[in-house]
Amino acid sequence: MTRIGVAIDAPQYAGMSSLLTYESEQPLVPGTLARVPLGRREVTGLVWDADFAAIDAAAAGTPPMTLRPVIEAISALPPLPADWRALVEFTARYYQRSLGEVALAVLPPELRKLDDTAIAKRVKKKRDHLLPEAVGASAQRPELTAEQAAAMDTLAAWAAEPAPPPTLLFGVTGSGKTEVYLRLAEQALAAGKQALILVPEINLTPQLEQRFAARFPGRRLVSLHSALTPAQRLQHWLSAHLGEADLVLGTRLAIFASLPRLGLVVVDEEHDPSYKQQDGARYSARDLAVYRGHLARVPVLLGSATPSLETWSHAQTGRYRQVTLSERVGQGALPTVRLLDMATVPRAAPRAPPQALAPQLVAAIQARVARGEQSLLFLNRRGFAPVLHCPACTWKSGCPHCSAWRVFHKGERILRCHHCGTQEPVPRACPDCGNLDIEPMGRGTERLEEQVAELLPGARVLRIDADTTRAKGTLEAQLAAVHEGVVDVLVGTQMVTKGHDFRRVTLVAAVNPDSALFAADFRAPERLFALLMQAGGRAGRDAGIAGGSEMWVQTYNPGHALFEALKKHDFAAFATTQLAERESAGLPPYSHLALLRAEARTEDVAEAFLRAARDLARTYPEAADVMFYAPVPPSVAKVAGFERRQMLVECASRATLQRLLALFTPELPALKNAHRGIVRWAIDVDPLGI
DNA sequence: AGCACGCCGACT
DNA sequence: GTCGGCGTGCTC
Repeated sequence: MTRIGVAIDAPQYAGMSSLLTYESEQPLVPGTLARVPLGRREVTGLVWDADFAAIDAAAAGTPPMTLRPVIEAISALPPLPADWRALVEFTARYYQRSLGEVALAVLPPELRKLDDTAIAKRVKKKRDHLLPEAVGASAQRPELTAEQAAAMDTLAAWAAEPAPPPTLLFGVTGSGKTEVYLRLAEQALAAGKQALILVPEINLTPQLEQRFAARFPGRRLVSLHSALTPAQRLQHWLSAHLGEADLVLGTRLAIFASLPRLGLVVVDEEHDPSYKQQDGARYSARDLAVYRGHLARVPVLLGSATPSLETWSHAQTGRYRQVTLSERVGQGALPTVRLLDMATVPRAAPRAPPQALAPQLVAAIQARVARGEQSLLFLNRRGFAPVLHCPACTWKSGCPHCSAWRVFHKGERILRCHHCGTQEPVPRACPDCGNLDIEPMGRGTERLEEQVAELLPGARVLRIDADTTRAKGTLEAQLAAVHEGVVDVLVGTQMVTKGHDFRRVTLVAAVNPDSALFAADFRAPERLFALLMQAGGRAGRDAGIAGGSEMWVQTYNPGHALFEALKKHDFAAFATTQLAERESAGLPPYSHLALLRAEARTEDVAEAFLRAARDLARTYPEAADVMFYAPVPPSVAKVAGFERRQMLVECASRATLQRLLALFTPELPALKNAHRGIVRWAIDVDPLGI
């Protein structure tokens, strides 16, 4: 009998360390999956390197525990390798979660449900049915531009270094970043390595998958994202883990793919907020990609036209390297940016709400419809109107469970809360005063679509947002309609601004981007700039019609510095001013943040818990260099009947902040018990929004 | 997280 | 009289 340390998916609580000890007939190699008893249940855990000398020392004096035996080891699955375990260990430590929770959460869910014989079956199936090796015409490789060729020479030389630092590929939209990814992957594959390509959204995997599949006919390519069926996800994961897949393409969870021959990591659109997991272990897949590259001594390429300020400043200070692509491929041109001062646009009546689209913009779209070119209108708000109100009294369509408005969805005739999901039919009359004329306030994509159709009679208008694409396959069908040219005007949320290569779009308009200019969140300008640059990048991709392509911005703040930089397509200038502001305000990347969140039936309980956590943290000397802000409500304070509060923790030194978090977070489960009424709490390290 | 135990409201 | 509501506690 020998002792085995096993990582289990159970949240840490006072008195239970993250590794549990079991006994086993055979010694088991770290990285082996094992079925073990836990309470009255049987669960899957992962054998981990345990320091029994330290465990025994810590347990000295306490009566010895009788250990329960391992039920079975999953011998059919090769153990998870040491560098994978190192990545998981780092993630758990850095983001303050238990090892077992991270380790098991990032494995395909199917693995947990199956026993040794069932997994043996899946592994055998995987080995017997290798993905078909497409034998096809040798792949077509487009000629590189001089700029791309120079970038490739540089990147290839760097990739050959024994421990290359991460590289920012700073390239304007349409400059051919994907071609660079393809060439680097080609080199990695030629050297017998696997390449891992991360994209921000599931929507973008099919088109990229197609492009990679076409380029690498004889190679095995798998995707990894949460839209796969459980069985597919297991098969794809196995394909990577067994070293069979040459290319793994996926969303943030793919950063945890087990890759025995990893040779390259690419993070496309590295600035995208989707790389940050927003529940459970709140990891940043982009940051973990950098760490993984460091562990595996493998090149990491971060691609973006609008890098995150963190990445940009690392490139500026030389911590990361940088390669720049400043020209669009094939004579495509960046659109001319036109700022439309909405204060000068006449209204129907002096106090009437502003028009959806300024007359000049309508005329510009009309001209394009006449020429057979397409226009894309971007509005980041779903539904018909964000709120209904009664002009006779003060009633507004608030959510009874959340501090948010219920959104009016006209087509479905419902009011829906986008935070808790509750919905009800639109009332016929004001619930408070009985007035029959309740009115929508503000505008979402559904209303914009309707108004555009009225303003442009005869134009073929299509709306693409999360509501029109809920059913599987509709997004693909809608995008195909755009590509076929049976659409004149495309109305959509940010969903349509990412990645899609619309050849016939020559006008992009941001209908109402102002709200982000003055948001409380210090990252709002950075996000808006990226979104507008990305949206603008949809225009002028076809050389033949690119000359007259335009990006219109409807704003009440035409003099804002953000728009000035946008006009010149000058990310560097924007980043410089933003970084100066961050530095003087002591915000990232000049400081490091963690956010402690709490949720309770009442705000008093949530705030008391956060203050108690702060007092607890301050008992450690590390807290001397750490700033604790007062607990505040997030932008939506009440969700589904629970009050949320959050406390920002800030420190100039990442290491000090990490040390302090490691000291006091283990005490929070006990603190929660002492504060009756806390339903949930979480620590968000490097939060995106505050 | 699960899963049990435990102590108070509306049903066959 | 029970079925079951979810508060509380435990898991090597």
